[in-house]
Amino acid sequence: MKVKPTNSELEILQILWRKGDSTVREVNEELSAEKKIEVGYTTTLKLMQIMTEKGLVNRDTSSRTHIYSAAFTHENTSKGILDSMIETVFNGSAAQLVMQALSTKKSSKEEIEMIKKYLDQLDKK
Amino acid sequence: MKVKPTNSELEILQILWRKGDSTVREVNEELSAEKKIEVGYTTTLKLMQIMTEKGLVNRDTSSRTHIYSAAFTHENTSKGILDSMIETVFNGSAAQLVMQALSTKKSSKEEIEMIKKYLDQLDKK
DNA sequence: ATTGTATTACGAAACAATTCGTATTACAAT
DNA sequence: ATTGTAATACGAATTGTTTCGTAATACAAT
Repeated sequence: MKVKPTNSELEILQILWRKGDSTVREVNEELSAEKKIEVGYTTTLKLMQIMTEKGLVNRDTSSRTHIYSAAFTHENTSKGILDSMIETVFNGSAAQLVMQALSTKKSSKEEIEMIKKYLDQLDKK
Repeated sequence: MKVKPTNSELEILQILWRKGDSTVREVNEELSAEKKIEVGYTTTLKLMQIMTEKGLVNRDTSSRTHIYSAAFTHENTSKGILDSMIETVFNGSAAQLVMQALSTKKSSKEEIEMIKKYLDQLDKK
């Protein structure tokens, strides 16, 4: 089962992950707030309906106002995206991607320490 | 100047990076070999023409058979893609992406050491 | 029951990405 | 010069994504 949301779909998933299960209206308002431009309600609705078809979200239709939830965890989804990126862009080398990522964005000392700890842990296995 | 190749475009760029400047035929053959299904010559040609318009590749038209070259380095391009991914998927935290990437793909001891060294270096600044 | 409001459903338009068939052109071999 | 071959150019069909207008529906308030 491959999970490969489009960009717009990802934006909606982000909201569901952060805010938890939500109605279309809630998602739409959050989306508009983030983008700082009003998004049509039916636009968001349609997207979420499509996502339902694709199995990216689940919905509870028991009451009039449907409640949507992400079908996959953030971890799960980002893993999938990362995987394909490592494959297609970095020729299968996660290390390559990691170093590139580190050079790209300045990370704080704390973050770097965290990563080191993580590596030590990884080493022991 | 933002560089954001589509998936198919990225496949072609990979080939140009790996093989160096190439003709459409060369790229097309490599592409077909990689995908293990024959890709139409004109399909590849069209893509590369579009990429020329977009400025993703440069072409030398001085001889009959045009020679194409990547307009941006691998590093440059992957940086752009990574950046947007960190932003949209990992909420701006490179560290988050890094750890996820490391958990996703098993990296060799050598790779882990390499990353550690890199981090140490980074620390000193 | 009627009306108003908020919701979902449907469909289509606009746009971008992908693929490929056909036409045109350039060159080489004769 | 004519012909064959391999290249580029062009345009169109197909598919996927994004957006939104309109219709249908459900519920609440009266």
